[in-house]
Amino acid sequence: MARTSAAGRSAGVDPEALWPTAERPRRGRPPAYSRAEITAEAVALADAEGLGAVTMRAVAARIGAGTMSLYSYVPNKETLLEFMIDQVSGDHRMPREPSGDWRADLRQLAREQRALMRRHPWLPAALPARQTLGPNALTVLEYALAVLAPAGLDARARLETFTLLTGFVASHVSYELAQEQATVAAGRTSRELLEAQARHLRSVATGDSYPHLAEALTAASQDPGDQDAFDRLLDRMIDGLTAAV
Amino acid sequence: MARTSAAGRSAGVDPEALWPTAERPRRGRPPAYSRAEITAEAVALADAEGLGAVTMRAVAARIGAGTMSLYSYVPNKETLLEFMIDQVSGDHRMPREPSGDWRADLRQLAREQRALMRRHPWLPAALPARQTLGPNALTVLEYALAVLAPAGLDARARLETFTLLTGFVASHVSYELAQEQATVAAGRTSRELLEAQARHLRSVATGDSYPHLAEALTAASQDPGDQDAFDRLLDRMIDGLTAAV
DNA sequence: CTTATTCTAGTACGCCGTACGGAAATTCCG
DNA sequence: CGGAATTTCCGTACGGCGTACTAGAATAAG
Repeated sequence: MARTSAAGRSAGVDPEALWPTAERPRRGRPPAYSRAEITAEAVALADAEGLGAVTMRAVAARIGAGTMSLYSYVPNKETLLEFMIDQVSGDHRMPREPSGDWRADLRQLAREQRALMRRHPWLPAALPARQTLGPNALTVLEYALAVLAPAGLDARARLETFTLLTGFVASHVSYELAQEQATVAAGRTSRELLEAQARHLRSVATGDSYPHLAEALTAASQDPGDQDAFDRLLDRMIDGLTAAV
Repeated sequence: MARTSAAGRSAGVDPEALWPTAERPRRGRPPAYSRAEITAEAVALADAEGLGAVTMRAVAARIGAGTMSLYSYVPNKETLLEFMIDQVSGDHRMPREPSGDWRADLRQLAREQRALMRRHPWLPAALPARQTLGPNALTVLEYALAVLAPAGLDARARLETFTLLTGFVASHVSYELAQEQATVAAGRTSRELLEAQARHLRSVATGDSYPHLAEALTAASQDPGDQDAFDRLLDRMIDGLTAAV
């Protein structure tokens, strides 16, 4: 056997060829699917039924392929997840050049991140684990660094700022989604568990061992939820992260 | 059969009895282990070999029990994870009352969170998914809300602030750990993959399509790492999150 | 001692990711 | 045109996971 294919299954790691420019080999049976197609199907599945529903068998079934056929396009499931992240990163809309008002640009960037994460609710959970950057994520990062260039931070601080801003957005979206789940709720698998949790909290709240907690809970249950809490907090975050040292 | 045990396996959910005050039943074979012991062993395992090594079989083997015996103490693995989180939350050191200087108290709280997460590196990854609060986590939350009481925020904002601050700490610790892993690295399973990543980034950096990225990368590789970046950023975060609306 | 109760743990089931290898499809070379 | 080489397709199978079931062991009560 000569050389394995670009995404060949047998290569332990074929480093030159993750995120390849992949010229189709001219010999051999032509592929019936494509990495992008498989990744898209995995994303659709995660959007519809959550990350847990993304199994190699389920993805393969959706495109009508045999399970093991996926391994011609993707070395393993972990890498498929990275492809998924990068693919949705490609939907990130942004101008070609910063506008000059870096605060406005940064705010817009975070809003776009938030929109992306709300469209793909598995994203906040999937992001923090991995550190690999695909080409689409790299493009976003490059743009973010360009935006931050005139903000008076050194290169390291710019990188930190973007990382932490992304972390903030992920945290906030997780929080938002959990809130919405909780209020909708009751249709899910474990409504009993949610009720148990609620009862537990209420019993805590009625006792006077946790006065501040009680107050926060009653306030949260009255107030239907702040519409633009995100924008408000975002501004504060930007102030904090980019304030001169 | 009368009633299932407090943490009885057969109850789909036995809501009153998660985090129970659990009086031992007076009849029947006495338990050979305890939930705390099992949880502690699971935590030790996660500390030593990562969250992925925490399997019911592995935990059972460590305490010398049969795998299925665990299910007398813990309804399922997910719940075991929540017990783990709450158990380590119990190590969170804090004064009984806020000192009066809420900024200092908040800073100290975040530092303690960071210490906890560094001691249990699986914690930042495990935290965001779950929203259930055990008694130890509740104590921390109550204290945090007490600290924030004089900060001039309404109850909802106080809750948000604590949530986001915790998110920030988790993000930062994840980032720290990843950095340290990367510089140590090379001993891990997939050093080839790391090299591939590094080569990929370097090739990006040498090309001039990503000038800002190139600058950030070279800066990051020179600079050995800021010792007290955490404290610096933490102050900015606190400023941002608690600035008057 | 009998009986009810509770905990222990072996066995087994249905998932998962994926290694392996033969069959099928295509191009290259003689 | 006819092998040979190469690549993809995918059925089978293996080890590991969470955990349902259940028989049996250990204890307390009557």
